[in-house]
Amino acid sequence: MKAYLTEKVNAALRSLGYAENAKLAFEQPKLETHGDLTTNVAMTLAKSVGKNPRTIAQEIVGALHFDSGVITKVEIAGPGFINFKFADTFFTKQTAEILAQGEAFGKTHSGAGKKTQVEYVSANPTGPLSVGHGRQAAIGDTIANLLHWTGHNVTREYYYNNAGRQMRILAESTYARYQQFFEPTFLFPADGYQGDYIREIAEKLKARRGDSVRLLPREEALSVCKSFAEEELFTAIKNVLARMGVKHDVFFNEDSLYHDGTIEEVIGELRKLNLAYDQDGAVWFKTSALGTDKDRVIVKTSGEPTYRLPDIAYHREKFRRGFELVVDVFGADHIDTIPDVLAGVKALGFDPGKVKVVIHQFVTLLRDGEQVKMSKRLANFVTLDELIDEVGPDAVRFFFLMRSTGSHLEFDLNLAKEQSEKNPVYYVQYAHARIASILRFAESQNVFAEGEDVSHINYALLVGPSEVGLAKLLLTFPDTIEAACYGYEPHRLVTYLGDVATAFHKFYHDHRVVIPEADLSKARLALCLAAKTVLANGCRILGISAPERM
RNA sequence: GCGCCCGUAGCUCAGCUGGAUAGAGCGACAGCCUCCGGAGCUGUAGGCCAGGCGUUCGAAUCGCCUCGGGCGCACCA
Repeated sequence: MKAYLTEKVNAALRSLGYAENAKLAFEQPKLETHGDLTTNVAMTLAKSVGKNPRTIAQEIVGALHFDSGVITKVEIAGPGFINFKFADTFFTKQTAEILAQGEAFGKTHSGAGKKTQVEYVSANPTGPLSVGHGRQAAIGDTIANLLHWTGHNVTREYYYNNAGRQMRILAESTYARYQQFFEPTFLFPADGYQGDYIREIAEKLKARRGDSVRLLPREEALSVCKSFAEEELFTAIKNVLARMGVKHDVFFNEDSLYHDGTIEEVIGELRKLNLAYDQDGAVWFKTSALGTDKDRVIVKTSGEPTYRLPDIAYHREKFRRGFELVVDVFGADHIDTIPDVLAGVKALGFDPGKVKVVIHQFVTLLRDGEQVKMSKRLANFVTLDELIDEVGPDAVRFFFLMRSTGSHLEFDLNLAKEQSEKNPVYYVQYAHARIASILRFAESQNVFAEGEDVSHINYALLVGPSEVGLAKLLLTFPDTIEAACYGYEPHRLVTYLGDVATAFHKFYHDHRVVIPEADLSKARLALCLAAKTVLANGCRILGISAPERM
């Protein structure tokens, strides 16, 4: 519809000699009385042309030639908007297109097979995933889905580190808990992980290995504890992600960057560029030369690198592996590391513009109107597993995606659990189930069956405002996907699906679908099926179920 | 103190690259089922878009400042 008008209006602008200065853009007016599409060219031209915007609009409208079967009304309104109204049948007829594409409706090719990586979760295996990781998993996975739907070639990746200080603490904590089974006074490390899960892992270790680990030399025992705990925790992490429908293609181990010499290479390159230097026994990254406030240590005096170095090396690997677009989904606590990593990427000769960082804010849980206090130190934080146990995977994903990533998310447990009209998840799913029920009823009456030939349906019979309105909204599904995708804003799809559900319920309330007039009935059933298609496809992208019954 | 995010209805939040009269859900109040799913629909009330200054035909949206809340500011990740 935009393409059609762009051509027509451009022709008019050319004939008036305005084409040079015109920036032609269309948008959908908020009010229905303002038509289906509107343009403000006349207003933007006013200054350079030196005429009143309304006069210019008059001239443009006078020079327009269009098909009256497509556009039924053109009018000038307000300060100089030109509003276009399309024929109702222009929309309803395209319902056929939705049915023809079915499960593929909404897919576009704008990504052109671009090799794309989305990195998300990336939690080290030192404990169970938190609700914050859950939000990240939902956001990252949905962004990956959106990129897939717009034709990108997507790799979902999880980056982790099973070496270093944190894993050492994990090993020591596990070892101490294990020892305490035999020797209750065994000292627990001061900075150890307090959570009960450590005790559970130790108990499993004891069940598997008895007291044999005690008899090993300390370092060897720690090594056993580390790999045992790591495996247990990683299994748990993968399981909980699977419960949310999240599955990564690649688990990238930071350790590989050391083994294959990448880390050394990066330091070497930075030195060559005069961006790394030694001071006080450490190696520094000269970020001040790249526009940040101060230099940062990349290799500690102990010889161990700080996280910045492997992060830069990892991003270099991303580019070397041929990714043309790299999406990093991080929690708000990682904000400060990003400029350094991007500076490093740039220094190494890659384009940081190809890296899109999506930052999400934190999650607060609300129970009975009270904030659930969580502290990682103490054992009283709610894990992602527990959250899914309590409210179910669909509600978890939906709630995590409901708000824009930049906003803090208040997760109301009571609401998420409630199986009623108050719960926004059910509102969308109910619309889908309701349509499924109608289609079942129609089939039982031998009026219409899913999959039957729909090529002869007369969509022009759909004339009611709620019928046309629904058709119009369904047709914007591909646009919504593109907007949500390229803005990295999954919540826009959530909002849209809520709107589709509302439009459907309104339509259903206004019109009886299964009726004696066969032609009209079939047209309405086709519209129902189109709505069901959009809801199902949208839910698939969000990673929630679209039930036939509920 | 410095950096990033946020401030919109009683509550939780939308508001697309600046556009016409500011939107939804929940909560409150009032209505709608002899008929395909009432987990639905319709209506009413509720706003100095935190505040100020600026940019322009036009600002919730862009810029600067102030206030208020969150998160960071390690040779932790």
